[in-house]
Amino acid sequence: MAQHPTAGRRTQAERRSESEDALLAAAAELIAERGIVGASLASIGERAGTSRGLPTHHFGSKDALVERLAGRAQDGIREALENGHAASAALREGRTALESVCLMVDVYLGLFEDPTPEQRALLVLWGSTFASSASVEVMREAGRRSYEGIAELVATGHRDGSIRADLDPGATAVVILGMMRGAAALLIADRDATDMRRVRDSCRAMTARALGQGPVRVGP
Amino acid sequence: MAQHPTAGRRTQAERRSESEDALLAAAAELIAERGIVGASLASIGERAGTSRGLPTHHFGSKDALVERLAGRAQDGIREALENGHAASAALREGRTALESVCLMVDVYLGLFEDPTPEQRALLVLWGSTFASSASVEVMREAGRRSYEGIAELVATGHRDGSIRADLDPGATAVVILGMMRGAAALLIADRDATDMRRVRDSCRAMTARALGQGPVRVGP
Amino acid sequence: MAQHPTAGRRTQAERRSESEDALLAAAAELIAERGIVGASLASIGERAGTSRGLPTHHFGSKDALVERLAGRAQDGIREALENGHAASAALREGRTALESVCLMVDVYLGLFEDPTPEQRALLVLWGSTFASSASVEVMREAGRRSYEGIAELVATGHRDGSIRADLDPGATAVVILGMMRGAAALLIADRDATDMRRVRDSCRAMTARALGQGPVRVGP
Amino acid sequence: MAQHPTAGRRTQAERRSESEDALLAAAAELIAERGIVGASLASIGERAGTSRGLPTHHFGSKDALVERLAGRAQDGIREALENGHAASAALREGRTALESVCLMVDVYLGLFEDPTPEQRALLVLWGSTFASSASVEVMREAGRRSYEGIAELVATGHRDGSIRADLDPGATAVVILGMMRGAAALLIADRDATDMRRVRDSCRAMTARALGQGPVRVGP
DNA sequence: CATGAATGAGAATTCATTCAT
DNA sequence: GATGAATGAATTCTCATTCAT
Repeated sequence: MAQHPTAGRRTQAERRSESEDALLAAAAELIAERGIVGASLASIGERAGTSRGLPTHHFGSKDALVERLAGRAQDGIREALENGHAASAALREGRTALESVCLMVDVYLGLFEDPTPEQRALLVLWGSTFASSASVEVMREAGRRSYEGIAELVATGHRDGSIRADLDPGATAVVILGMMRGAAALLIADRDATDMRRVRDSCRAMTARALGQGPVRVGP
Repeated sequence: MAQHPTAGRRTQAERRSESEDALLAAAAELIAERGIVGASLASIGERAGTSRGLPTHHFGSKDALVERLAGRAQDGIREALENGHAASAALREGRTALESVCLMVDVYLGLFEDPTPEQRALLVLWGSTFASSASVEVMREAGRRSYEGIAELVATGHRDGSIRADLDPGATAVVILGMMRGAAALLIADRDATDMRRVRDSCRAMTARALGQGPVRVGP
Repeated sequence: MAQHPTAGRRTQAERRSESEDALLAAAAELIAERGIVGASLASIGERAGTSRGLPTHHFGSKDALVERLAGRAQDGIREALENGHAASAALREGRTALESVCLMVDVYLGLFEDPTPEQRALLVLWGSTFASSASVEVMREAGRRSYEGIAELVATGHRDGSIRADLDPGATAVVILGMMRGAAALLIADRDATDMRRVRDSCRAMTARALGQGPVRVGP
Repeated sequence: MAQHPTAGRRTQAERRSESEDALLAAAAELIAERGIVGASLASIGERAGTSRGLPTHHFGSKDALVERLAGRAQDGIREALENGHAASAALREGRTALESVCLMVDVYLGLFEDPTPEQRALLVLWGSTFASSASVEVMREAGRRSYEGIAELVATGHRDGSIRADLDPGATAVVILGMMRGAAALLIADRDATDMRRVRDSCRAMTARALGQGPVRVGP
C-alpha cells in the first residue's frame, strides 16, 4: 500500500477532511432516518466507520455538527439550482423571471425524485424548525435567503411583465417556497404513495399558471 | 351530587376528563414550543398543574399521548374546515369543486393567522414525520385522508368543469396539500417576517388561478 | 337471581372472603409466573376480576398480602402432609420415625407433580429469601418450624432405632429439607426436562437408605 | 508506559478491566444482600466507587450485567470443584465415581462455609429462577450442565460398580443437585441457625450411603 | 365495601460531553 | 489527530400508596 504518493501518506489536513466527509455523510443518513435527536453522536461515529468519540472531537458539539451539515446541504441545493439555470443557458438570454421561478421549482423537486441522504436530512432539519424554540440557526437564515431570492424574482417578473402585477412579492414567495418544500416533504414521507414525476410536472405547471399573465405555455 | 359543575364534588369521570384536557392543552403548548422531544412528560405534567407523573399514568406512554393529541388536533382542523363550508352555506347550492378547494385553502390558512397551540403543535408533529422511521401513525393516516379528499375534489371539478381537465388529481392533491402546510409552517416558524393575511389571500388566489379553466374571479 | 338466601344476598363477611380468595389466587398465579416484584398490585386486582385498587384496600399493603399468601400456602402444605400421614393411618400404629420422614418426602414431592399456583408461589417465595435482607418473615418462621419438626423426627428415630445414631438431628434436618425443596425447585424451574415421578421415587428411596440402619425396604 | 502496575498511568484496557472487576464485585455484594431487584444499578455504581451511570454504560443493560456475574460465578464454582478434584489427585488413580460425587458435594458445601459474595449471589440468582418467566438464561444453562455432569457420573458409577444399579441417573442427579443447592440456600438464608461444618459432613455421608452399594466408609 | 384517579419516589436507560491515553 | 472510558444529567416508565368518590 501507499504506492501512489496521494493514495498513501496523506497530510493531516487530508485525513481531517476525509473524516469530516465520512462523518457528515453518516450524520445525513442517520438524521434522515431517525431525526436529529435519534441520531446520536456515537451512532454517527460508528456508521462513519470511525470511533464513537470522533464526532464530538471533530465538531466540538452536536449543535455544531448539525449546523455544519445544514450549511453544506443548503449549499448543495443552491448549487444544484444554479447548475439547473446554467444547464438551460442557451435559453438564458431571453428567459423571463417567471421562467426562472418555474425552473427553480422544477429543479428543486427534481432533486427529490432520487434524493441523497443530505437532501432528505435537510427536509428533516426544516421540519425540526417548526417548534418555536428550535435552534438550527443556519436553517432559518437559509430560509430567509430563499424567501428573499424568490420575492426578488417576483418583483423582477413585475418589471419584465411575466408575472401578474397584483401578486405581492413577499406573500407569493412564501407560497412558492412552502409549496416546494411541502410537496417535497410529502413525497419523502410517503415515498411510494405518489408518482413523483407527475407531482413535479404539476407543480411547475401550476406555478406557471398561478403567476403568469394569461394563457401560458407550460412545457419544459 | 355534582350540583356546582365547577366547584366542590366532581365525579371520577369528571376528574379524569378535566385532567385529560389540561394535559393535552399543556402538551400542545410545550410541543409547539419545544418539539416532541423537548416536551418532556414531566414538563407537561407540571404545566398542566398536575403531578409530574400523571401524563404517563393517564395515557400509558408518551407515544400514546402524542397520538391522542394528534388525533384531537386533526379533528379540530377537520371540524373547522367543515364549519367553514357550512358558514358559506347560502352559496352552497351553486358552489363548484374549485370553489370548495379555494375555501379549504382559505379556511386552513385562516386558522394559522391566530393559531391555537394545538394547531401549531400539529404542524410540529407533521415536521417530525419527515424522518423515515418516525412514528406518529395518526399523522400519516390523516395525511392520506386529506390527500384523498383533495384528489376526489379535483376529480369532481373535472366533472363539473370547474377544474382543468389536464390536472392529475393525485399529483394536484399533493401540491395543494404541500402548499397549505408548507406555507403554514413557514408562517409559524418565522412569525413576524410575513404578513399572514396577505399570504392567505395569495394562496387562495393562486390556487384558483392554477386550477381554474380561464380568467377567474378571485375575491372572497 | 338471589333465589337461595345463601347464593343471593351475601353478608359483607362473605363478600369479603370471596374477594380475598380471588385476590390470593390471582396473587399466587402472578407470583408463580413473574416473581414477587413482577406481580404488581394492579395486575393482581385485574386478574382477580376486581378493581386495581382492591388489593391494597383489602390487605393494606403489598407486604401484608404476600405474608398472607405465604401463610396460607404453608398451611396448605402442612395440611397436605398431615393428610398424607392420615391416609396411611392403618399403618400408623407401627410406623417408625424413618417411615414418617420418607412419607413426608414422598408426599411433599407428590404435591409438585402437579402443583397448584399456590405451591409454585411458595417455592418462588422461598427463592426470594436467599438474599440476606429479604423480608417475608412468615417464610423464615415456617422454614424454622419445618426444620425443627424434622430434627425432632430424627431424634425420635434415634430412640426407636429406625435412624442411624451417628446422624446429627439438626444437620440431617437441613439436608432433608434442602433436598426436598431443592429438588422441587429444580422440577418446577425446568418443568419438562425431568420425569417427576422418578425423582419422587428416587428421593424417597435415597432418604430411606441414607438415614436407615442397614438394608432397607424402599417400597411405598 | 504502565511501569507501576497499580499507580499512575494505566492503559485504556486496564482501566476498563479494573472497572469491570469493581462493578461485578459490587453487584455480587448487593445482589447477595438485597436480591436482583433490590440491587439497583445506581447502588452498584456507587458501591464500586464509580459513577452511578457506569454499570449501564459498561454492560449495556442490567440483564447483561447479571448474566455476566452469573457466568463468572459459575466459572468460579466449576473451578473450585476442579481444584477440589485435583487436590486429592494422589488418590486419583483408584477413585470411584461414587467418591467423585461425594467429593463434589463436599467441596460445594465447603464453599458455603465461608462464601464469597459471588457465591452467595449465585444462590440468590438461582432463587430468582423459580418464577416461570424468569430470565437469567445463564443460570438455566448452567443448571442443565451440572445436571448432565452428575447424571453421567452416576452412569459411570453403574459401570465401575460403585453406585447402585437401581438408581436412575437423571432422577438421582436432580436429587443430588437439589440437595446441594437446597442445603446451601438454607445455610446462607439462616446463617447462624446451623452448624455448617456438620451439615457438610452429613451431606457427604448421606450421599455416600444413599448411592453406595452396601456399608460404606464415610470418612473424608 | 369498592373503585380508580392521582401522586411521587425510584428504576433503567440514553447520551452529550469530559478526560485520560 | 484519534480513541474510547467515564461521568452525570435528563427522560420514560413502573408502581405502591394515598385520596376522593
